[in-house]
Amino acid sequence: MSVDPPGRTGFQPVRPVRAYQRVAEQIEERILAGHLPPGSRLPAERELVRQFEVGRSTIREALRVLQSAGLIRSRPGDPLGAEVLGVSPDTLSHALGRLARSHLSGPAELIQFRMVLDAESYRLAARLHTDDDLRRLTELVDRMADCAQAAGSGNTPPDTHTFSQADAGFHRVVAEASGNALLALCARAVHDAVVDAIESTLQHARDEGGAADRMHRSTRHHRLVVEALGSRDGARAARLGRQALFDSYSPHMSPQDLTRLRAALD
Amino acid sequence: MSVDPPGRTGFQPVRPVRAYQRVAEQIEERILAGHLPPGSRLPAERELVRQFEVGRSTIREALRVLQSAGLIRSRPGDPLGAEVLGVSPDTLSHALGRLARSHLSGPAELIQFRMVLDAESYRLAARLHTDDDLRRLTELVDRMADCAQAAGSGNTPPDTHTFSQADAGFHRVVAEASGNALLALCARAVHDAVVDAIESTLQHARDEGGAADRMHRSTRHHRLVVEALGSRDGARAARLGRQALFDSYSPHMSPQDLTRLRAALD
DNA sequence: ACGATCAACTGGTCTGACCAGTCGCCTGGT
DNA sequence: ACCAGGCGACTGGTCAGACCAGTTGATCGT
Repeated sequence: MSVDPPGRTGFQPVRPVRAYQRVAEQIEERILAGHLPPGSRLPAERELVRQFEVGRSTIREALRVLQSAGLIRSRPGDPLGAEVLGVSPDTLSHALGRLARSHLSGPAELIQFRMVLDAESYRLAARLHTDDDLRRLTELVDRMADCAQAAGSGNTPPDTHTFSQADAGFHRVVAEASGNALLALCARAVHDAVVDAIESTLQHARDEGGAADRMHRSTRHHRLVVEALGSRDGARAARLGRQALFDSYSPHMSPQDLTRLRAALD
Repeated sequence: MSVDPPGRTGFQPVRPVRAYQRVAEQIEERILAGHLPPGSRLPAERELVRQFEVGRSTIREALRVLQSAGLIRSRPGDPLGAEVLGVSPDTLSHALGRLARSHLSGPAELIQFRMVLDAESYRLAARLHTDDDLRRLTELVDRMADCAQAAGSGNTPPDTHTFSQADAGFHRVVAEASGNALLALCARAVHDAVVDAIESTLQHARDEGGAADRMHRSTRHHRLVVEALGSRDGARAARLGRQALFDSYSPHMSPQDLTRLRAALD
């Protein structure tokens, strides 16, 4: 047993806890603990009013908090009540997006962060992937190549949808192969934040003509990554990931940001 | 001009935008754009009701959303209205914490993620730090050494408070030196999540006697990191960061987790 | 000059109401 | 027998008005 020295009693300032907070906490706890799995439904608001014994405004404010955290979604008229969504990386993206917009950081940090996360995902995947992972990745790159080929021929509009779906699938498989879901989720969140924050601000010179070109370059990059993964060369895979991001964003960066970005290159 | 192919008209499903959403968006925009700087005040709720021409519940739900995003804080009875906090990293921590609690296969992922983030912070700091950064880091390590020394002598209770404060300061300076606040914030958030998730679960064998020992080891580690930073050896600094985490947690890991942790070692 | 008091606020909560959707059932026509 | 249409009985979204407890600053009595 240790005795508190005088003046350091360890007492915590007690702050009032609002009713809506405790409601939100109880529900969030249920969701995070795995009761109330994704897809399940919350009781109707008026039913929650009875169960929690609070007013409807309190219930509604609690639900607003949960909704803004991305844990639930509600739709007017739905007789089943609000839908539980589980935890998604969207909130993380939003938080990152706000941070990137604020003075606390900037778009270059976001890119740099992506370089780190992507590279490390690749590195882990290179060491831990299975043959099946590699087969699926090859398949996805082939599909991307087909897409890019068709887009390059010019007689059909570029099917960006299929392409980006294959691209997303590629990164999903890499994530699985890396064995670290958290890393992958963060990478995705940062990716989304980058797309939101940068692509909208920067004058994106992606005319229809450039689409096929971007597809080709992206396909080539992914092909190289698969090769590096196949030879279990983690360092090379990581370098590829970093370099690709650097190449695609460096034209838009200020000289100062460029220096900092370069520091993350290898 | 390109013509939409039949069946792919590019129309977006239009979903109704709630009143509270538009209120929240308007206020968030003002905050993020720099009007309404941190420390400034929002009008009182009843005043916002007049300005936005909506009911008070709508205003309150909007404020709840902003509050749960950490952008504002309100206190009952405050005649100045809600306080603008600006963008804070707390939301990021919460989002990461939720992610960690739900999509996690085990504590190993969390540790692995920390290994990556810490290592990359060190690597960047090694390349970008200034002489002043290095001086401050040396100072902090000296303070840690003093603490560890005093705790080792045994005639006073170990001053864990001062020690952990110096430790936190160390990581803050590294974060500044790395030039990437985002990386540091995530590392911090994951650190907190680790403390929450692991230390409570694992039987933490940190009796009073072990405190001095842990302090000594931690001091030695930080000293080595400072050396690596000083010689601008990014790779070595990164390796040190990874290894330290691996060493401190590997005794508690299952053989399978160990394999995966080892994959992130270098 | 100073401390107690009080009135005018604040945000937090509750109640009750209305609206526009949504869904299930039930009925009427075929 | 079947299906379309309509009719309720719900849902969540919004509003209005009230009360409470807490904060604050001016006011008043000493």
